[in-house]
Amino acid sequence: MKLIVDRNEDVPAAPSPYQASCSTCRLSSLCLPLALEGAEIDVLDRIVQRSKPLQKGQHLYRESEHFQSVFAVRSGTLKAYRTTDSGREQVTGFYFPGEILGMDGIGNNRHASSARALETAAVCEIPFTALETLSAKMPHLQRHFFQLMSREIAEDQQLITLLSKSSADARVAALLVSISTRNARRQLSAIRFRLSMSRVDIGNYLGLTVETVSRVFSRMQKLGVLRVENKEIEILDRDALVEMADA
Amino acid sequence: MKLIVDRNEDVPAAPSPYQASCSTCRLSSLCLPLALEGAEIDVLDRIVQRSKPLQKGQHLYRESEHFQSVFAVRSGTLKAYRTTDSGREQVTGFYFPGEILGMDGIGNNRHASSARALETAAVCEIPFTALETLSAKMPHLQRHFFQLMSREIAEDQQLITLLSKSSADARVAALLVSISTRNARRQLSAIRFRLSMSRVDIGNYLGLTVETVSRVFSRMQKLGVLRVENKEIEILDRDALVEMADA
DNA sequence: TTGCCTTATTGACGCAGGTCAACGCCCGCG
DNA sequence: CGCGGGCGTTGACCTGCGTCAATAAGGCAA
Repeated sequence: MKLIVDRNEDVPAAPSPYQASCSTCRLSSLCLPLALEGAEIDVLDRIVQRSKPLQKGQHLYRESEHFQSVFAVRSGTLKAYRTTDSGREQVTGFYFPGEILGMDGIGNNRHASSARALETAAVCEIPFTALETLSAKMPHLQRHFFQLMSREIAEDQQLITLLSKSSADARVAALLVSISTRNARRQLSAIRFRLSMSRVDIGNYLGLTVETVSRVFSRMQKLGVLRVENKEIEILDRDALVEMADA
Repeated sequence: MKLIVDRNEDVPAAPSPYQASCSTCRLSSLCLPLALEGAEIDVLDRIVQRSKPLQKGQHLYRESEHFQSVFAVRSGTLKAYRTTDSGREQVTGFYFPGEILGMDGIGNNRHASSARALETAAVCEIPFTALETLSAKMPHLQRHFFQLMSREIAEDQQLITLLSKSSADARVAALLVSISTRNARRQLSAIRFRLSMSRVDIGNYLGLTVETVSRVFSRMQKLGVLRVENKEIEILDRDALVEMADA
């Protein structure tokens, strides 16, 4: 029996071929259109391409492929990862609905990482040259896209800080707090959710082994901070979690 | 007696109040003007502010201060760092001549990190709103600035990869290779240079203690990969170093 | 439903790197 | 030129997390 009800679906409400437009999208307040007004949104809308959903495990793009577009997540979750020279895989981020990925490819016209769906996922494709052209004409859009990139930098720096010194507990706590916060932004429960990524991915992202991640979950459960049932998480003491995350 | 001669000065060749213009700057091929043509450079030139050099230890900006400008390093080295909630300091990057810092502040109009000079350093200040205005008019500039930000993201991801799993040896090796490569870009020696940062800063950046950094240096010296004399470094076997850096 | 295979948990043990401590050597200041 | 304080190095010891291994628990296919 499932003790925790899954209330974490980002239901693509709309009809039609994969959702009609930015202006009707529930996520527009988090996504690219955020800074735009009605007429501007329509212009943006015209360059955005919506395609059929990705199946679990399917790639959105691969490292070193020619870069053409950035992507906005419409539903589902994706992970970005890069492969080191020695063949090790490093997860560099998880992307939830309303978030933009692929910006690391702009620098030299090749994707600097790969992205694959952790579950069935829908994305909007935003061709970059069109976005550039539009940005030059729409100051708000240019500004907003600069901001999005800047925030990605700031977030990466936060992860760097986390990986540099924090304990295993702090790392896991920080990830959970992050997911919780991002859920709240999407009007989802901040205290109950389903982890769409495996323990392996979590460990990889946080620079820990699966075993350690598992032990941390168990320990936090024993402490009454969390309730863990497979992929379902319930945060029982958010303050304690924030405290543990520290950095 | 110094065994290694310091050949690592970025001498600001020009006369006049802190160097005249981007068009005469030796670093223009690495810096913002990279993508621009003659006339465009002059326009950019007019918004760039050159001020008196920073002394060692002096701050260029501080975390959470109002964000107004990004900065290009003209000479010297700076470090960027952030302070965690618990008060720990985390070095997030070192910046050499020709490199741009401060872009993490665009996201929410506050600097997400602090920057201070590791030695006497000169910087060019580029007011961001002016840069935005100009970018909208000059597609090359817009493009180039997007690229710079994207590269910062990609570099941070590389650091994330390094911090996530690599051994102490790999981390130190990677930093040395990085510095070496960046020196080469500036026509400086890729095999002999002076570390402008302390062991503490190196350790902090790499997520290691000072003691470990010191031991790694000693070990590499014993292996004949490096020659270390205080802050002076000579790379004796670059291939081996690259090999060690791996990720 | 049954069975298989992937994912997660738990335990025992080892080691890389952290911690603590002592010492030496730069380098800036008087 | 000599003194002092920070920076760097080295050694001895300790510990958190990785490694290895065994078992359990989901979940998808047929």
